[in-house]
Amino acid sequence: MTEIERFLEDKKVRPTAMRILVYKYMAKRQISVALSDIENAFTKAERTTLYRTLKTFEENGIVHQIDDGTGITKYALCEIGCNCEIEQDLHLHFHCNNCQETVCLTAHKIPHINLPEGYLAKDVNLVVKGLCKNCSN
Amino acid sequence: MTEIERFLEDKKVRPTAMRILVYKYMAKRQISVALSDIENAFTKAERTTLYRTLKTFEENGIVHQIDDGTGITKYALCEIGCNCEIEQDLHLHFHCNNCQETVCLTAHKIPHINLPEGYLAKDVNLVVKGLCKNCSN
DNA sequence: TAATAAATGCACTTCCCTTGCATTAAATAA
DNA sequence: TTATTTAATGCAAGGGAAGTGCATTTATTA
Repeated sequence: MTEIERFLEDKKVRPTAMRILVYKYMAKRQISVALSDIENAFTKAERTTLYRTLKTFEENGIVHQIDDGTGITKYALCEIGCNCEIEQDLHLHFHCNNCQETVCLTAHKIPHINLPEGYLAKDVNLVVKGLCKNCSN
Repeated sequence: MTEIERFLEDKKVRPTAMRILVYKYMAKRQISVALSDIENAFTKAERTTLYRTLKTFEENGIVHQIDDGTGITKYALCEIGCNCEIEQDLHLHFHCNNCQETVCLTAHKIPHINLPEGYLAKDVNLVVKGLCKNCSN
């Protein structure tokens, strides 16, 4: 049993061939991926299967969704200590207007936001857009 | 000529009947609206016309889009001093998980975000989700 | 090996955004 | 005022992504 298989089982996800492939793909690409990215990477895979794979991963704390404002749902592997399951996932995301890629800036926590009287915060989403490291030169 | 007509002309937008109605509707509702909201409010209006009305408004600095993470584009009237045309629109938005409404918290500016070396910020989108004033009791 | 449960594949639906094009209305020129 | 041009509207259709139902295949466990 490989390390990935062990990891998936640990997360209560049955390590099927497809799931292992998807996991490997996401691990290899450091950035967040869209469903269509994976679809293009594995041409013979069914979109629905991939869709449900990501859903399963999400439900079991393996990936989290990112809304980067492009209108397309992105997914990123949870890193160690990722708190996405519990209420607030406070790291911010950066979307590059040039290469269209979105990265989790895990180390950058979202500062505390003061809200007007009566407002109750449950979740915060912060997306910065601009040029990434590779595109800003 | 009414005040609204004068305002629209000032923004280089021809004050047609439809546009005046849409403007009034948005001014009456303090929250941001989706295309479908307006569609429902004026049953006899064409969806495309409303869509293009909002687009025209946006291009001329009358409204700005809000991405509140629901996947549905919202629009809000620009207030005096709204900087949405120039690069950064730095106020934050609040989306209520209960009543599904999104408001601009114009007075609440987004704090400065420190990015890693090499990253260049052009735009920032901050959405807080939770319970609004009316729903938190 | 049989029975059960989970994962996959295919077809189809829905929702929202967007565009093309003909038609109607308004603005400007003659 | 009428003719010409330009802008706005209405209708139809397209496209992309998310999501669901159900039959089939694969894996698990009794």
